[in-house]
Amino acid sequence: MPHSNPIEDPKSNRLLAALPPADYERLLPHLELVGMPLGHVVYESGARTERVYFPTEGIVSLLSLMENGNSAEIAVTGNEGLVGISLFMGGVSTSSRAVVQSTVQAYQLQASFLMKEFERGGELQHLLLRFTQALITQMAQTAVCNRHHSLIQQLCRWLLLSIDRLPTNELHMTQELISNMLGVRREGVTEASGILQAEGLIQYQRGHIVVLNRAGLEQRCCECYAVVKKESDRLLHWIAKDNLAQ
Amino acid sequence: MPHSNPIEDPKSNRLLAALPPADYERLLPHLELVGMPLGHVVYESGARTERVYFPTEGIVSLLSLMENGNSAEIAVTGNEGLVGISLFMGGVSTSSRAVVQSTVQAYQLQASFLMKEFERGGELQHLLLRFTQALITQMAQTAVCNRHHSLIQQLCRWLLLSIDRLPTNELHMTQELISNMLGVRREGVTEASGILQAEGLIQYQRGHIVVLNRAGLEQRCCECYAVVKKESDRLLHWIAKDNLAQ
DNA sequence: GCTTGTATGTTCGATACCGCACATAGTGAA
DNA sequence: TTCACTATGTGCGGTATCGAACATACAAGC
Repeated sequence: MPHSNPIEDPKSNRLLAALPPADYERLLPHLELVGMPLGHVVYESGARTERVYFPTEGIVSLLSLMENGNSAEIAVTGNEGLVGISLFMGGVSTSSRAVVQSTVQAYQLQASFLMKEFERGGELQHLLLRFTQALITQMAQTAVCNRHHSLIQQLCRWLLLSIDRLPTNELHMTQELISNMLGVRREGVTEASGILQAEGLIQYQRGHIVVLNRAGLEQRCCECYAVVKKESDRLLHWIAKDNLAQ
Repeated sequence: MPHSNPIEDPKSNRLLAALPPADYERLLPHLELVGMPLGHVVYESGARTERVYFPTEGIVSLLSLMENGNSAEIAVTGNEGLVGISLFMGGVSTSSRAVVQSTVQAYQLQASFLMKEFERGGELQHLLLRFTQALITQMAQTAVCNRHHSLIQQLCRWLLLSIDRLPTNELHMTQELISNMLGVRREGVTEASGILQAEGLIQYQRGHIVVLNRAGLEQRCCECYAVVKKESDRLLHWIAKDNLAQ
């Protein structure tokens, strides 16, 4: 069972935590805590954005789907941001699907309410847009990584991005699901995982993966993880991740 | 020589053309026409965004670069948008490079001025954000296309996206440059181009490509072109492209 | 004309990944 | 315990793309 905060607090979401007190107070009465299990579809491709979600725990993947059922993850979001940017970007809907990759606790907010707040301009708007740019960076790097890097390198990137958004070094995810995210064959993930395990970097069994050597994984990885990490830190420096531990 | 408008008009940029008259009038005195040749680097990765550009003619590519010199195009922009979104997204800089892919005429605007206008909220802000979402869609689709589709399909997508932004069916671009955009070997582009030419879809010689059969090219293409086109049209319907011909 | 440079064409072996088929091993329910 | 199911492992031929080396061909300037 993934450990959960005994006392839930919207400020466990770093974006909410970074809001000026006045903005935060206005949002607070409208925030409602919801849980979403692994595999839950937060948004379907093309569907209207009725609510946005500020995760406090867990991971949401943004996936591009194709006609033949193939897919690829284009970005992930955890407690550093929100799910549902198409709302304030003016698109009403997105062409990608948002799926829970690791059990999520999130504060949901009605679309219409967030829009009113966004239209005020000011800090809330700035924070949302900066987060969106971080997401754009992640998508761009994913695109180039898909083109140029090996499966095993991409797996390392994926593992690192995931555990960055989790409280421990463990994640619950089958190789089959990972292969859907990366848009590769399941057998390919099996082989790459086997190598990483043989090298002592990870350990896994039936959907339970433990990262044993984070630094080693970073070394094994392509530059893409570092690029995304650095740019996200630059854009989302509002609150150091560690501050949340207080 | 690419044909150029005898009378330059900022409204040849569809985004500027879609502005409410009052907003447009405020911008007008600050717009300055500039030309940029093929290969010109509009923004370097990581550099500060001092000016933004509203193209009236030509194409700008957004490229992700890697340490080893490899690259991949993640999106293109023509007269339907602007170059320099990182300005109003709050990032100051981007991690990608913007390069002129086909000779550009654009109206440039000082960053500080556009920011003031953006902060007013209203229609200008909405237009810029919607354009940004269209760009996000393009990036997401590029990522999944890189993963799943063949070189020749990607070449078709690239050709279609390019001629959509040009006044004729011709484009000036060597196979070497195309290979940089797609992030593949030059020889691969040679082979794919040869096939498309044999099929009567295109004709080319030394950096001059003519699309002979647009519909055929769309059929040969993966779904990615149609997805991007459809979503862009949905988001950027402010002004039908054809209206510009008036 | 000739020369030089750039653009395109061709070949060859190497390889990463694919699709498929099937084997093995945990895990939970009957 | 047994069964059924899910997760992982393995082997095989097929193929798209790679990297490199080299051949041809067009174009512009002298």
